[in-house]
Amino acid sequence: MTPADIAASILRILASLQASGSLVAGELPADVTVERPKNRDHGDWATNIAMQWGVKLAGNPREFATLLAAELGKEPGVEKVDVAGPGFINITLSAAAAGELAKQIVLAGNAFGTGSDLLGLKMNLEFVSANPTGPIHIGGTRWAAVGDSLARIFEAQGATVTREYYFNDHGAQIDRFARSLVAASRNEAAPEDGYAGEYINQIASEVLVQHPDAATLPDEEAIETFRAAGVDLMFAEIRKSLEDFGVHFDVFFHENSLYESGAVQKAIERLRTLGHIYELDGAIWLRSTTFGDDRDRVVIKSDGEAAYIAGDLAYYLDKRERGFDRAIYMLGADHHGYVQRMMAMCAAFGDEPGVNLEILIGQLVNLVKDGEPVRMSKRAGTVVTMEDLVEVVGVDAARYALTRSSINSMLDIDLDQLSKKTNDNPVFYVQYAHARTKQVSNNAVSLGVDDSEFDPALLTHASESELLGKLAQLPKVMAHSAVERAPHLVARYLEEVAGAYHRWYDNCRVTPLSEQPVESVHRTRLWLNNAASVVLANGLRVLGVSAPERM
RNA sequence: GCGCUUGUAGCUCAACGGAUAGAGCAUCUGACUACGGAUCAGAAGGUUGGGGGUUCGAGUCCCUCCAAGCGCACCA
Repeated sequence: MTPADIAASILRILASLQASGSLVAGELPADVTVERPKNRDHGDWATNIAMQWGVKLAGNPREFATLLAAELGKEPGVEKVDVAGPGFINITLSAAAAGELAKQIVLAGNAFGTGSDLLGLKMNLEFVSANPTGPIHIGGTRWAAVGDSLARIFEAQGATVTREYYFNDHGAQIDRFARSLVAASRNEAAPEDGYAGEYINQIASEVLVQHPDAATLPDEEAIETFRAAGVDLMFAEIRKSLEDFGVHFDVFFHENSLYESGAVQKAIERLRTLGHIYELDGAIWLRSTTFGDDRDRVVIKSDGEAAYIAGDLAYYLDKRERGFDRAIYMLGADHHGYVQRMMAMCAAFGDEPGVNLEILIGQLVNLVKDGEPVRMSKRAGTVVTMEDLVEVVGVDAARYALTRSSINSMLDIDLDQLSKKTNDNPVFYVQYAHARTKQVSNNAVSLGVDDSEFDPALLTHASESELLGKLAQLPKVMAHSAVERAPHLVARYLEEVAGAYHRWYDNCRVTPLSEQPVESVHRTRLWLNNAASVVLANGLRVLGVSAPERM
């Protein structure tokens, strides 16, 4: 019996109580929260439904709880129901009913933990989108890890997710990048506002391999040559880093294409038709204040050049026209000023802000050295790239470390500490638990413990109850993390599962001690062991972290 | 000045408005002639930045003050 089963039973009982006149007529709850109490004295599962609905349906919470508890106690598999405090309903299951879950999990396999909350929804998730003027640094790496994990979580709820990278290959930053390459190829100092660093020299020399005469071309031609070839090379490097990191983008969208295709003009015309465009001082403006922005925005500057937002307009429209119900942008905190104007833009197109367009703002990553914050600077050579991080700790540890914290909080990364003491990364605790489930399973099979028998009433140890309780929560955790756009909830949950598993392992043997016979309890525990294996593997999968069989 | 985010154990961080605020690391004490000790058991560690409010109940919601990060362009 799962918490979802209990919730369903409660809803059925409430309808029945109301039909028989025991409860006041009227609206009934559509959903019931059933959660694991922190304190095990409060039973296996608890609900606060009486505090939320008791006054309305029965005059007071205790009265309501008592009525409900009496009926709930008659449900098969329910051993005991208590009413506590202001109206908590505490439910204790029989060992057999609680243990049944182990078999359900094993039979569900990879599907355990998935849901259908987002079934049929077409989502576009844009993340990273770092400019191709340098390698992806540690900040962008955080979005790569979190964004990809989020996509996996949405997919587990039935959504169709397109992972998209907005490739900014238009505008002044690219010009600076090109001029920096030209300078490097001529052994000149980098331009004042340009980029420097070993990677610039490398790219420049690679361009020279392709175009041996590029450095000696006239400036205009040289810049154009280095721009085209340099961006391609940088882009290829970024793409490779991401793939090595386990993040696969379905679409790399080139900003430049919006200008070449006329999409920008089209978007502006659409807004003009809708009456949200005006001209002033020779520039073309979007009247975004109509939709809550704190000022109107220039779309086409008075010199005729497009402002940055012009691309955003066209890009958003393009996403919607490609059939996405939701366009989600993940941006760093240094871009949070965009939110208001982007939402205004969304509304100007007649869409619903927060629904069709959603913007997730994540706080930045701080680089820390010897306890002191270090500002990442390309000139100072203190930039830590995705590749640096992976080289030091590996993909699994890197992704886990970047994903296990809420994106709302700043993250400190100390490379020296990570490289010295990798054990303090909880990913190993979780992975070890998974490896242990596999070793236990292998040992069991080789020693004659098979899964031919399953008697859940034998799963009576306190650590078994605790483990089963944790395992039962995967579906809810996954669904909740999708709603909250918070992959870190899955990571934290896995740490709890791993702890529960290790404690169980310490108390309950799957294989009997030598010379002892194999009994029903061992075969049944093998199911529980394998259920833990499934939960850990399914959770690690959505985090993009491997579930090793041995470490 | 205005806005977004944050403030929880020595450190890094958790906690659908729920019951005694939890993990890991670090510290201390224990446990293998046991399916892998990358483990487990225990101890210690807190006025959830301060102050008000909302309610059966607040780390969580509202107001205010303090502190930190990041933003407030016809830059991208």
